[in-house]
Amino acid sequence: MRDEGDEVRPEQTMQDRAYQTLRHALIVGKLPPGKGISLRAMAEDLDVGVMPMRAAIARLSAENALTVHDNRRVSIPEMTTDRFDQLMQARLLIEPTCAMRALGAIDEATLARIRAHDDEINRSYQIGDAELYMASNHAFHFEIYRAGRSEVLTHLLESVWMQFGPFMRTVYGAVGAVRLTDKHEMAIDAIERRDVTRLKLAIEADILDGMDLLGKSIFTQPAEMRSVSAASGQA
Amino acid sequence: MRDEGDEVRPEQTMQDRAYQTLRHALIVGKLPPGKGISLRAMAEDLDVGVMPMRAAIARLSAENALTVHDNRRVSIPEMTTDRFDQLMQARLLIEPTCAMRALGAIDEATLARIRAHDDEINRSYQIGDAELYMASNHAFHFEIYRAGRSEVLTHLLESVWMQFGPFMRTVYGAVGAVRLTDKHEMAIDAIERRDVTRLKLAIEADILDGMDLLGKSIFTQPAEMRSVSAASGQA
DNA sequence: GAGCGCTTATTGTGATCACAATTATTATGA
DNA sequence: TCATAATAATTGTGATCACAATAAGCGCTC
Repeated sequence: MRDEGDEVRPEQTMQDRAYQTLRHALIVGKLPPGKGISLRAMAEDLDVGVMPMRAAIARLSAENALTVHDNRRVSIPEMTTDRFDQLMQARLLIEPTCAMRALGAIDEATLARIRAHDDEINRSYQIGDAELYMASNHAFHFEIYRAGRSEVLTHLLESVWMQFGPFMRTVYGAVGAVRLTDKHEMAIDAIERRDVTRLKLAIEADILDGMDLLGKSIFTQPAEMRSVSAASGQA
Repeated sequence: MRDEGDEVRPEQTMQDRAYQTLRHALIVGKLPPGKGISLRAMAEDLDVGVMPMRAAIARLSAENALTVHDNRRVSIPEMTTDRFDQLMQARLLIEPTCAMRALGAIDEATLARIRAHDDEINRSYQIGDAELYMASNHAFHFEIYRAGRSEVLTHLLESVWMQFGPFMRTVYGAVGAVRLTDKHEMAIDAIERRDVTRLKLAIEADILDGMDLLGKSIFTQPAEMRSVSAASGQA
């Protein structure tokens, strides 16, 4: 049985709307690390009821994108060298695999969108728009990964990205202007040539570039615990 | 098990209790894939209010441990070859790394607990207790991983394990009795000798063994209807 | 006996209120 | 002036009710 108007199914609920809004804010780093997230206050800010906001916060907390303290209070996660280490390790492990799994499913239309995202990244550099960079960079990567329909793996990656979004945004001003050799174009080139090995290397290199840049700026923290290298072993 | 230590801080809330209960049921595979999870019905079963159960279900759903359909209805995830592929891929990527990160932090007391879990696994084989096997196997692995305090990575792994728990339990009857060369003892041996490479190999081999066993049972018919039977003959 | 329309039951979503605990603020003391 | 106690505001947790949408039963007709 079917309905003529298909607005029945994808009718977005309030909690979905609240979730998407907060999630996007995390990804582009609109909220600073350590900032407290209050139920009623945030509900007021996003102009949404308390119940949807409660569901949204619970969901983000379950995805490790928000930190819940012993007080049952919630806040934007603070970055530590150890957490940064694990997040980048997770990226290095999962993202190349995701990209390789997706390569065969990237058609011309998808590739066009990937290029468009990369153009947006370049534009963000020129105009110095940090949030645009964050959003476009996320879109670029997940346009690739999502093409492979690897729901399980991409879900893990979404969690990882939301966790370092706020921190990454705070250090954008210090390192964001610097641009190394573009690994994104290398990835696009690999996709065009259907070269899985090169695509894997491009993704790895892109992550390592980011690690190298962001890793340095972590030493501003009260760094009593600092493990030197970000990722130890590499397969 | 654990008793009340300092009840001031970690005073468990109702939603935590509901979450832990459901989570344990998923890990040991007490609930069959495809089974619908209703809010009020499950709240009645676990003898808990509707609000805590709603929070628990939302949390598990966010961790991909429960499937939420377009009807907004929730059920135990069904296994497919593609999902199984991704889950085992995630294990192979993350778990060896987690074990290596933890090795240096495994003291004698932790090692004793690891051995105890392995003994429980062996006991579960003898008495044919599937749920005991599932619980002990989970405890064995995460006793290792958690020693490294890699909260980010272990959180990802917990999500992965909950996703294949129900499916793994259904095929236990068919393949559970079989025991290959024990990779757990190999892992314990590697820990004793502080051999990171050997530990990594042991974990990898253990996962591959499980994949080999479980993977076969997936290659049955387009198995939408076969997900129920637990102890059926295997070709 | 199988398909169809109606009624009933159950579902998830959301709002609203109550409560205890914690935090912030103010008043009061030396 | 500064520490301290009392008060007020804000927090998360949980219960209860309302509502629309969907699923399940059930009687009916052909």
